[in-house]
Amino acid sequence: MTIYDELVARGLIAQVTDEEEIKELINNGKATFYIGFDPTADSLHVGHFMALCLMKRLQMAGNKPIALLGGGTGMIGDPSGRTDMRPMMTKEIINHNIECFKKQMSRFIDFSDDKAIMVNNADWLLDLNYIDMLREVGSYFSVNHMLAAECYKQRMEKGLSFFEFNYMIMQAYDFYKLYTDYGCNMEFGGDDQWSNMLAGTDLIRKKLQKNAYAMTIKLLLNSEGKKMGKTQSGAVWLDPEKTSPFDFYQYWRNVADEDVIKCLKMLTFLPLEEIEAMDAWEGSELNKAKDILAYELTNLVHGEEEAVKAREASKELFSSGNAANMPVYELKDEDLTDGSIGLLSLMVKSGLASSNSDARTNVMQGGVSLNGEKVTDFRMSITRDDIPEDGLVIKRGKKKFVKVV
RNA sequence: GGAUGGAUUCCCGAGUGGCCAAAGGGGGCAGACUGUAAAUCUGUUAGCUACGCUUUCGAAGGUUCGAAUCCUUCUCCAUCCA
Repeated sequence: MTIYDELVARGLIAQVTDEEEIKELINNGKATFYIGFDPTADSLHVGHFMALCLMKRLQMAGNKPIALLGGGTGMIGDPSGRTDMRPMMTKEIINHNIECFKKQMSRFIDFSDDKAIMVNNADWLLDLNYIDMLREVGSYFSVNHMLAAECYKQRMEKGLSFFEFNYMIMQAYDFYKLYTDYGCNMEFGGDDQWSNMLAGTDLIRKKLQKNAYAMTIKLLLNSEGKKMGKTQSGAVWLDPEKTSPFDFYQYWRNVADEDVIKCLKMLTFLPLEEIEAMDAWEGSELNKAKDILAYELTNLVHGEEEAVKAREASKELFSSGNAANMPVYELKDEDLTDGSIGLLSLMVKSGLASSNSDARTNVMQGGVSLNGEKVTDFRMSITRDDIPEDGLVIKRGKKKFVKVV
């Protein structure tokens, strides 16, 4: 199976500019392609992970990836598909985020021996001269045409600043620059980037009379049409400090039935035949597929050791309700008043509840237990003597646990 | 720059002087059921040292015994006109 066919079979490809040409390029390892990453946070998330996987797949097929860090475009912020403006970030934050991105990326992509390169568009965007830019690049853009772009649709209703409107031009210029300086002939990105990417191929055609190509990856949506990798408390991060391997594992362990196969196809490197076989599983059997998904992804992101730990912790917790590898909160002396601490404040301190009221509600509704015993009195307090040698497991609801030592 | 409309809790959205910590929906959380799924049903959803108290209806002042609601100034947003 060619790499292109595999991408199709995995349901990764959303739109392409010229299917035949792109097949020819990537199947034969002739593509030098780039994917842009704007440093909007201090860690990559699941959306980026998909892009990195795609990079890896293509790199394995002999193509050369360029990871473009948006040190320049991050100064503006992509308005595509958004309802309001992104908060403007300071240069310091952007640079910090870029450093974080770099570290995480090198874990997935092999940057040795020029097999892949990493560039930062701040290097060319920040020094641009406004008038020169308008003359050399701006003249090729039609405002009418830009406004018709799908990605601005939502913003046409809520308002779009000139500042953000320029994002598309910046991204197009990136592609042009990479084409001339690095021989980059293809751009990949999320499907929401389509308009911006076309702006790039158009610019290259108009300025150089050369063809460049673009392809978008399907966004990872769940069966309800929402972006995956988001929880109530925010994104699912790849940084273990921000989303623990255990939580990461649990996120995937809990995906909806309808989404398991899709996630396996799009995110893992398991052979397609294996995934097809799982497609036949039904009912509670699907739980096995979820376990595989969770394990595979945790392994890819955090390594085998962490993946095993997360899997073990989950199994123990959901079967026996006690585990070695669960999140641990260490009780400190300053937490104690006269040798004891209220259960409610302990729950808050250990991150199980957002406030005392929240914790109290949970206790009153019968959702809290200590080492397997349901708590009925929210006024109870805990002393060091109440904590056994191997720790005290506080459980809130079915899926949240902390061990206090 | 001018005219008009608007800003309410996590989100949408009611509320035009006390009965308002603020209807309804969504989302979240918890309980039942289950497969750590979905659907459904129930409860809950500002905070606290909790039959009470404190903070909250864009911001700051003011009127009033009493303000999300009335007045003044300011900020931001949308639409139309330039």
